[in-house]
Amino acid sequence: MPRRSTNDKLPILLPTGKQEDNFFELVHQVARLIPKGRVTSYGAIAACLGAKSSARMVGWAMNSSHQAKPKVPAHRVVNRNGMLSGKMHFSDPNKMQQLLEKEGLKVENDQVVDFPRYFWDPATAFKEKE
DNA sequence: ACGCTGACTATTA
DNA sequence: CTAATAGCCAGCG
Repeated sequence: MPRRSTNDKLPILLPTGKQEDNFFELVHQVARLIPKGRVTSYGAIAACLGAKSSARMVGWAMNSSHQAKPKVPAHRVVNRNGMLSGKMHFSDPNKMQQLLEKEGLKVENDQVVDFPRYFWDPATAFKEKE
């Protein structure tokens, strides 16, 4: 478990105020915020947390998401190419694609079709738009 | 304690 | 256009 993220403090989230050893939590929470039928990338989440350079840590955190109490839609998190890079880490490699398709997404060759169209930026959740 | 690995990304050739 | 390289940082041998 990481006790702290990397650099910068987190610009947002954690109503509780905790943020140091919550790197996993942050990633998990952001992941849960992903609307059904949408996907995001590791880098987007990392950037949202202020560690855009450490997208790997996000993926690493996702690995812990399996045991997270509330369900974490890890299947909605793909890499920058829209590829289901983490599919092999699921209970069943096919499960990720099946889940995505069930949510209305199209997946071909382990890649989300029209990815930019379904891409959801976590910052949107905090932006609140105007 | 040192080095390799990895659910990534951006840059350079 | 695609391919290789460098950052990134915690976990594990």
